[in-house]
Amino acid sequence: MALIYLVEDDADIREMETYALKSAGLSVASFAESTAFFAALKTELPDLVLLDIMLPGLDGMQVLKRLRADASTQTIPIIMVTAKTTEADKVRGLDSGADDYLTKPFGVMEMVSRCKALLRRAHRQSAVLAFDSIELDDARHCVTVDGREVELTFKEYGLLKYLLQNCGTAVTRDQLMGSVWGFAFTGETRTVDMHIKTLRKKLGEAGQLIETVRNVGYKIGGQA
Amino acid sequence: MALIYLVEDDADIREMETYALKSAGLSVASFAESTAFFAALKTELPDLVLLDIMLPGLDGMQVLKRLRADASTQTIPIIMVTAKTTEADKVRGLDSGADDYLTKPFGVMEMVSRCKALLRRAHRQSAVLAFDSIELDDARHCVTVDGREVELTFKEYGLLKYLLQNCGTAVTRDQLMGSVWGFAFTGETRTVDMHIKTLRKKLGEAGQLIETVRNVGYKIGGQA
DNA sequence: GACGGAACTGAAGAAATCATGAAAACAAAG
DNA sequence: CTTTGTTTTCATGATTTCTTCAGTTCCGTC
Repeated sequence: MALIYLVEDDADIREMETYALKSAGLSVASFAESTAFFAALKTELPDLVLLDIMLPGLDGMQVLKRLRADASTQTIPIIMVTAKTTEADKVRGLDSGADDYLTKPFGVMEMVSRCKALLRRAHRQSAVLAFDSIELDDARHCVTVDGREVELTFKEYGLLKYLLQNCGTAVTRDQLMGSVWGFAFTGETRTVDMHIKTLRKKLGEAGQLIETVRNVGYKIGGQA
Repeated sequence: MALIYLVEDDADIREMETYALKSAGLSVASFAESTAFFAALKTELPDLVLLDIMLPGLDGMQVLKRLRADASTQTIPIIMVTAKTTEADKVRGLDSGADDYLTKPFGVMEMVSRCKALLRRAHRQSAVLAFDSIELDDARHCVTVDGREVELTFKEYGLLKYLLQNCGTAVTRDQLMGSVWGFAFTGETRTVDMHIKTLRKKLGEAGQLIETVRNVGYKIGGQA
């Protein structure tokens, strides 16, 4: 699920926006000022940032600049939110590297739509395989469960990737062998079992999502 | 955060300007006359200078010329501030190399806006890739860690740049080869490893930020 | 409830990958 | 032509990862 960081000093507006976004099925963490926001960035990076331009302390434009300056955050989509209405302000905001610009007062539906549009665009770029709480970002070559990063070895990663690619359908050990090991190995070996075991262990709770299909192999994500 | 040096002899105006700039999230150091200002320049260079044209001792125009004469300060954006209003004065100021020109009395908001605009522009010019304590200024072709400059060879620089450009995503040795060496080399070679090693060494503590992704390659800047 | 096959577990040896240091090849300057 | 510095290669050792094996547990069937 997409995570959105919302930075807005007005408590009423903040709650309204949070409610609207959550209703749309998005995860939201909101901040009244930039300090807490930057602290949160060190823990987890969001998929999108909604940034009010008028903030106490470091203002929105400064925040934007800082986000664009750091390599780890510079690709995160940012929507600026402001009461200012002049054309010049919009231009300034967009010039600074914002991806979109919302002018108060705006309808929450429009806000949600724009968020989704940006998320769609960003999502296409990085092919992310996901099921339930498990996410596999192939570009970053990293796997997260509930946002927590999980360190996997090469084969474990390959297995999980293949299972997620064939989400819902059972795959045989031979298929897994062929895909991950690169050659068709047909014979008795408990090697796959072994890696599945460590994979389940590393995934913790989510490891149970990998189901055993007797006499066939494994699958991830069948019906509940 | 951007650092601004403010040179203004009138204490009231100085305080007002300092307050406005700080409210906008900028760091400000103010000076009543040029001697202290030049002394400060030897310690740390600002991102922008706000310079009153009427100063006791060395006047603003002289200060401006001196800043433009020195290689270390000639690229710093400078805004001249003056009570003079004639067109001729503005032209003189701008011709001397000032980047912008403010005429008293002026609104503090306008002053802040102009400062920000200049800072933005200056920032865009120098494409700086940054992650954590590592900064790579591509325009100046120099790398700093926690502000300390690090001498890198050509290939090391190329590697670091590519890693920073793909911050968060794992890059293969082939990709690095292709990008830094300019040709697609696929085969067994520990050359990349070697350069990564020296790169890590030169970066010191920050070298650990370059993670090795087994069976894949390297990456910089995953999640904590 | 017992049986047989299938899957899981743990440990230990085998294999692969990566880091390291030293030295050779190469290029650029004095 | 020497000197200096950079880049590449190679061999070694450390570490991680993979595989195998044997014993145990689980599941479906009779």
